Amino acid sequence: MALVEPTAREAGQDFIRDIVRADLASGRHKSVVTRFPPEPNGYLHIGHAKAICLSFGIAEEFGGHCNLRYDDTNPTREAQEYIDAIERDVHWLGFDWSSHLYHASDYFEQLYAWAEDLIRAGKAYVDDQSQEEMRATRGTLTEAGTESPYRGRGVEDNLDLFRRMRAGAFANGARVLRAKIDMGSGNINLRDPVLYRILHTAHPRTGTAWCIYPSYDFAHGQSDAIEGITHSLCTLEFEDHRPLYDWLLDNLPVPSRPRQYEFARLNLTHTVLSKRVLTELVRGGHVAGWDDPRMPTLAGLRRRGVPPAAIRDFVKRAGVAKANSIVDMAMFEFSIREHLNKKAARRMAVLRPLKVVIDNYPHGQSEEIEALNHPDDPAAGTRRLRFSRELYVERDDFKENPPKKFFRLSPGAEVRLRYAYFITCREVKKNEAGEIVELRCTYDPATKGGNAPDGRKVKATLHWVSASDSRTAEIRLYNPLFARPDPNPADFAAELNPNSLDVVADARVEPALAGRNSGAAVQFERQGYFCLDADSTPERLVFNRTVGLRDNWAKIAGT
RNA sequence: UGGGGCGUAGCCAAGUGGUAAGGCAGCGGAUUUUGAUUCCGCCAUGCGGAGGUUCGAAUCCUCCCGCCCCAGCCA
Repeated sequence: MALVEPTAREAGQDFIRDIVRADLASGRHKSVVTRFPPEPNGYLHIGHAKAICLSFGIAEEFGGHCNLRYDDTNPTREAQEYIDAIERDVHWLGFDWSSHLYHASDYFEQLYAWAEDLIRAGKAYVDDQSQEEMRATRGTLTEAGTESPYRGRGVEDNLDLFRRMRAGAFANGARVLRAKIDMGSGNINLRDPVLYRILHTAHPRTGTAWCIYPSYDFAHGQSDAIEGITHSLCTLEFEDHRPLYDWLLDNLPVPSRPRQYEFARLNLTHTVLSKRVLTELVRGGHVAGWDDPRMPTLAGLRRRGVPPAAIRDFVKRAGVAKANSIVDMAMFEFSIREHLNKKAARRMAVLRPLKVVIDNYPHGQSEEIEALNHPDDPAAGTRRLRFSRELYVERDDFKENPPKKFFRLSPGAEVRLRYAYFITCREVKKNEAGEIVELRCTYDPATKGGNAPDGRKVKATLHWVSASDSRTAEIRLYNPLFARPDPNPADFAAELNPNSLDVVADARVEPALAGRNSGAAVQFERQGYFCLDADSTPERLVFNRTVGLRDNWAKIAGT
């Protein structure tokens, strides 16, 4: 049997890791340096998680490091709120940049010096055309552009003008610095791209020191080079920018030579991963905020109760490739359940209570019942439940006229109450409106703990809660933000699922659920995984459903 | 007859000339004091299509079809 190198086995298998491996093997690089470069103009979402896991993951696997770098080249869009959120979310996801926190704005002075170098080399010029004129002369997808009348400007003029741009002599939009490449290129990014624009706007970090700011293209590759990035990983839409990325690095005296590689963004069914749309969902009040548990943001997923390890696992399962794809939400839910199943303590909670009275259980009596905290993990211990004459069970667990294959409670049927006794439904009580308000049942004292000495079996085990010894709680059930698997982002408002939030105000939960720490996940048996919401108080418990359990009965019943 | 990418099962995705991995979903079955979990089995004569090269093609060649990205002084 062939030996497999452990690190090689742990490292994912994808074309980018293949490249990294080959670069290390050939000696092109001795170590690996990557970077995650968000622009602080919004919250991170699960799409970013893919990029984070990729860049930080590769650095980890190959013994290098990954920088967190803010791509803060456009002060009109960025804010401190987003910077704080990004750092919190990357850490929460499980990654650490240690001392490698950088900003493109740290390099403004160097970038400016390189721009002057380009001018001196005759490879950049100041263009006086208006934005409209530039657009009109850029050409189209099928036609070449035409050269600017200022393209032939001399080096001294360009230098003088560029310095005056920096000094604040001109208004926004009056002039730009452009690279002199090829107005006839099939790649529009090479048609004399803008390198610097005038923006009389204060920057969160550099304040008013600058009134000209480098474009993404002029900042990104050089920032990579300054930081010694070896593999600069980004999404597919930047493929067209790579020739410009390379052109700048080839024409500037940069200290290292990074390479850019592109992969497909993550898309998920039933949601939208577009910063623009997510921002509008928040600003338009369609959700409660960036951390609304229905949001695909990391902040939303955290509040929802999704473990970061589940996100990492999901991203790994989805893979890294160049084909555009939309991953089924079911795959994400599988990862969430897999992680929660192992760790979550089991509890009982009745979402929609139906009162049950045990007629042959003495008035005023009650007893303690021991219940497992985790059936597959004895180390999780036990807890005590109080069993008494009046209980609550789930409304859905009773049917007066049970359909075929329904083996929960119905008139005359016997079921087990988890960890307690077998009970049999004897009578159904209704109100004037004909609604079922109470079940009268009998219990078999010989079945204490849930087993019948005579060996008789029961086809269902129900969760329950004592009427007197339970607490009411609010439980928030979440459904996909978008009902259709592939919502159109251009018309997202019309695509919103009106039933994405279902608030159950009067659930009853076992007392052990009070006073637990909010971070821990619990499984409400037979229902799903839940966590305490940030809105919860000792007086008013509020739970979020992270994800439901798989439900074969729903399939059989066709609901 | 602009440039750059991508097409392998319902959804992801390996595979790089030697006879289609794996996961999710689905479907059977076993176990089960959660209709959960766990376990077992099934699920592409087929790789966008048509030709060609070869003993042999998802992999190489030719032509065709489809989808995505690019015309910000956004990133």
